Amino acid sequence: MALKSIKSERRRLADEVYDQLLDSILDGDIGADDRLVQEKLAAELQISRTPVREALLRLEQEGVLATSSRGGFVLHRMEEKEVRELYQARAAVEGQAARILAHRNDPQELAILRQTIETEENISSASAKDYFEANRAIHRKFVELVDNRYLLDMFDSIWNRAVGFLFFAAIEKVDLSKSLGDHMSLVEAIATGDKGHALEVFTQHIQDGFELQIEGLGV
Amino acid sequence: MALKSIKSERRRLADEVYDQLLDSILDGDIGADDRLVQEKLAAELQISRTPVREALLRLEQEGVLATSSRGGFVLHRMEEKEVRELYQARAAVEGQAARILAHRNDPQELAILRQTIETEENISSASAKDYFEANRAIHRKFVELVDNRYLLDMFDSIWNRAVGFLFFAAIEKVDLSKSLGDHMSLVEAIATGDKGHALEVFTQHIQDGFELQIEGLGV
DNA sequence: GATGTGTATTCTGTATACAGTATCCAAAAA
DNA sequence: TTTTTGGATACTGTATACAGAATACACATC
Repeated sequence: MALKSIKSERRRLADEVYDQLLDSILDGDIGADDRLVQEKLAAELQISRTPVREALLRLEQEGVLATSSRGGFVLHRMEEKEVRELYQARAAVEGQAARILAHRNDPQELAILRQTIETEENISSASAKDYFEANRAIHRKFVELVDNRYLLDMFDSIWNRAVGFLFFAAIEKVDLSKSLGDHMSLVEAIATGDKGHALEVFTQHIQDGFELQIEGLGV
Repeated sequence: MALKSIKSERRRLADEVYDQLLDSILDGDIGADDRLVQEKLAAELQISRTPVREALLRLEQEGVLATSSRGGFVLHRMEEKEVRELYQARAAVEGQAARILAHRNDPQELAILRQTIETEENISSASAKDYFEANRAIHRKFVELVDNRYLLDMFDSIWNRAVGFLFFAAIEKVDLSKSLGDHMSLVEAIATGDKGHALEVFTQHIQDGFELQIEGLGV
């Protein structure tokens, strides 16, 4: 007899709220103009304010939301300087991941990466959101393979901050396919086994993304 | 007339609790065997359970505490694998900081760094805690100078996880002064202006720390 | 003694209640 | 009109109350 533990499935309401909010942000149901108020949300979800509050505070701490001067929470808007900082942080995490993977240079891992890229880049109707998710899935796979919970946490934290405005993905003005297809070259950089080289290629890829981003924002 | 806004000073009880807990952990007042229970803590602090709960959950999310199977929270213990992951994460953040500083190669910044190191390394009675704090202050200064809130957040998050067991600092078995004095060479690496070199030196410094750590743990 | 079962206790998660503060609005004063 | 001022409103932070789940322990059974 082997029953699976159900403990892992027992979640708190706050977790549920947290996920729903993040999804709603990604879907655009919560936009830049919306103000999230604890009482209102609680009423809408038909639960008490306590778990709602917990979820909101968590999202604030993670930099997804910010407190509005008029009370409640709003999407955290970034100035160009902050976007640059975010990209630098991305480079730190993903660059280190690249170094580690290059050092290992494991053929099996390389195969997984190539497989992932092929699957994810094969999206038919590339809405900005679809593109964002595909791009995230590809980049996340590199970090997943490293098998380092801290790097992965940092990765998720960074990308979640981008969810509100679909940073790291393209915007209307930018050709969506422009930065697609580049991902295979990331794998090849790792396959050289040269840590320094892999890092530089990743950094450059992210830097390119940053410039596209700024261009797209029209800043 | 110019009155300073007092808004920034108005903090929530949860923040106070959070800081107190972190301090107590650093001071060793909360040890590996202590179980933190919401009700008990609230009674001790003479406040309600709500802000206590908030602080505890935050510390859990940040990886400082973990839930005990018997209820309540305990210090999050790490296996060797996890310590290694933490050091890799450190290298990611501090290595990227080094790259950026090297790229700038700003004499004024270098002066600040040298100054900081001289001040902090001049500790008379080096208890493990003092050493930890001096070491943290030095390494933090590098990241502060980059002026990137994300990198700095990541730095703090990583080092806070180490607070419970004074990782990144030495332990009894290890000669405390062994890794002191190395810090000037970090500055010199940055002063070369070579990004790749600076990164490698930082990575190596952190790697050395990891090995000292493992040695100290007797693993 | 080993093993199983019922019960008390502990602790959490969620709901609700209350009080203080900031914002907003409308009327009064300049 | 513009400015000031009083008060209603909106929202938060904290306290308290309640119910359910897990653990621990004592007792019963083999």
